[in-house]
Amino acid sequence: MTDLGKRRWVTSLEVAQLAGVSRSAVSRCFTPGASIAEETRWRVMEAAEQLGYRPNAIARGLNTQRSGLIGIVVADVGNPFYARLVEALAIEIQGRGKAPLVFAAKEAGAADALLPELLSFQVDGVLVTSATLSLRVTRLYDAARTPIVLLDRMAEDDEDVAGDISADNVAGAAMIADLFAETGRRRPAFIAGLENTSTSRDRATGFIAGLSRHGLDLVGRDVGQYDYAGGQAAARRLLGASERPDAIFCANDEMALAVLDVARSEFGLSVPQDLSVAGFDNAAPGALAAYSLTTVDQDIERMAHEAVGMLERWLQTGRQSSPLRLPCRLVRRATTL
Amino acid sequence: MTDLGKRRWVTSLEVAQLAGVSRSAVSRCFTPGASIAEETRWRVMEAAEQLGYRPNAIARGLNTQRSGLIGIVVADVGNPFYARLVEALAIEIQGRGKAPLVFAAKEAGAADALLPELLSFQVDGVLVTSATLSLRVTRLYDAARTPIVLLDRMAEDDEDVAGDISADNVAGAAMIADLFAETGRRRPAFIAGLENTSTSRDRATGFIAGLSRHGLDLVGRDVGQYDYAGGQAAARRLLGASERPDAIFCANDEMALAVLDVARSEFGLSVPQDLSVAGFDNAAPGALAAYSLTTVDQDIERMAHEAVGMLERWLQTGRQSSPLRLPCRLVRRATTL
DNA sequence: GCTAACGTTGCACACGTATGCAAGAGGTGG
DNA sequence: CCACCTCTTGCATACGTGTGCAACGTTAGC
Repeated sequence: MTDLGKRRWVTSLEVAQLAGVSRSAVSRCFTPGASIAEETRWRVMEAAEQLGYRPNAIARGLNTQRSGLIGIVVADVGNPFYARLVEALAIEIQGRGKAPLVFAAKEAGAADALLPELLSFQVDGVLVTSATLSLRVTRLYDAARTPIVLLDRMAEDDEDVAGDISADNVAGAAMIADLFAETGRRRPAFIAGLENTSTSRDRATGFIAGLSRHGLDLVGRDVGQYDYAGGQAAARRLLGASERPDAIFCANDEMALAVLDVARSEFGLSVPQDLSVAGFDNAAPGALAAYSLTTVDQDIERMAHEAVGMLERWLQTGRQSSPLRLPCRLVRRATTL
Repeated sequence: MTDLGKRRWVTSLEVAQLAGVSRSAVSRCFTPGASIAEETRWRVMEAAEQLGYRPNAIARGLNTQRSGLIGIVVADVGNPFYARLVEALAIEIQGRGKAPLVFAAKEAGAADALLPELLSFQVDGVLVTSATLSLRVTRLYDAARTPIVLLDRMAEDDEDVAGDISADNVAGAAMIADLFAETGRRRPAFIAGLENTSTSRDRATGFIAGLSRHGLDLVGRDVGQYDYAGGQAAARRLLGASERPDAIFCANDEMALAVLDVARSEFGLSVPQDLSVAGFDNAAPGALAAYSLTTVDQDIERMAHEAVGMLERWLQTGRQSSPLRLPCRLVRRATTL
């Protein structure tokens, strides 16, 4: 039976009365480092336990000007890499006694509209986990002095953020270049994600620089919007060109899977004999037996850990952290020699 | 330069002063249905715009006893189905002017510990999106009268929830049974997820009932823990048995992918000639060309919409909704005849 | 012209917690 | 025994908003 009695929370006053102390004493019991006698603390905790009391985080936030909420902005949870990243961030945040407020944008542009909404919930800070979010986003930092940490996207010079963090995309891409060169590939090509994202640019830069150290040059270059359909289209163009590449590096795994499908079923190529393929992110589907994609792994847990750390550092000291580039790891599977 | 000035929000008082009215008037401007003259509203909005004022959701929540926060509990974001579900829920929630508070549990058991944490943030309601969460969870509903809606998991008789919603797993599984039977399969087998989840039980029930309508019986049955490794092990046992099945239905897609890999590479079977395989959920990897898995699709957006609707209905009327079973859709691809 | 009715506004209080300040308790050293 | 210091506690106030109540001004109706 669902009786609609008014919702009643246990307040610190009730605990205080049961324990025979004042509300202040109760409050101090739940405030680390506050001055409270061991014996009273015990009595209060007893009463709190008995009544099922938990401090009201909303009321506390109003008072302390710290809501304990941290916003996570994500543009594309469909991408398994971002799904894992959001999960890791959530776990990291709740491990520190705070709570993650997740805002998802259907398309990249919609994220700008989300941020004022986030601010009205008084988030202590914001983690932006998208390579594709527009630049204006970070200026809100000025409005309410809410710190922002960028993940997987470098801060521009005029952006004022608490920190930014990403994989060392340049070095990661260079590993693929080395692998291609050392296994005898002579006609490498690259499929970018979105041209205006730092992630894609860095992967291109690292790949090209790596190749040139081996005396190699790109024979083809295309753009695949980071998704399967885009990767398909790019693969068709590259593989149909007069000078067909013998190795393709894609800015993420999803596009690489599309390349594999197109190469096998539409061009009858066998991988890796006729064509080497590599991706980036070490997303789950790439590990499946039918693909077994060579890729570059990012340490997602570490990235989440460092990102939240940057935010807390800002909240405590007001100092912004220097950009962090995490090392990557080559995952060599069956789509390369 | 990051100067560490005290954080300053624009309050309704400042807006009131600029507009030459009282704080109450400002508050009423942002409260739908409140009594306010059109001309004052205009003046207040002008001032608010100018100062960049947004009502403080924390303070409002303290007053109205409605935080505007809705908790989402999820046990396994690694599963792409749940990732998509969480995204859909988040979008649905923020579309109604509320905010989703996401709590992720690494393993299923850890979720119980999360819920008190959630409660301290005064969530208005909780959406539990996991088949594997333990039963005790839902009893917290009584503690603070916080409504819970269960997704993808039926409520037991003694559980007091605002509503529960899931796909019509029985009917969905029956579709697969029909498909197997109508394409001439005679030796069907089933791989369960976790035996004690309603989702897995219903899919088993529907499958078996469907088969019996065609005069067929299971020749094998195993458990795969809903994950790839579990699916692999189950597939090896089933395919290595004396009476080898000619069709396997898995309680989710991830296990079905494992079955495909094992059948092809370890037993040299060709699909679908030697063996039909079907999954459940229509997860993204199953659609990849190398698998092209036949599966059952759930309408995730609709599920999210209805779930949040149930929660709001409870919040407004205090009435619990009757269980909802959403229709499924058969997605026929290349792993069945 | 007077009254009733209505729409609008401000005052004051409530929501549940944190914390500066002063007062009290208890102990120690001279 | 007194003065002083430390530790603990309660009082009072602040955080920013929503809302019942009463007072106000305006208009319509007779």
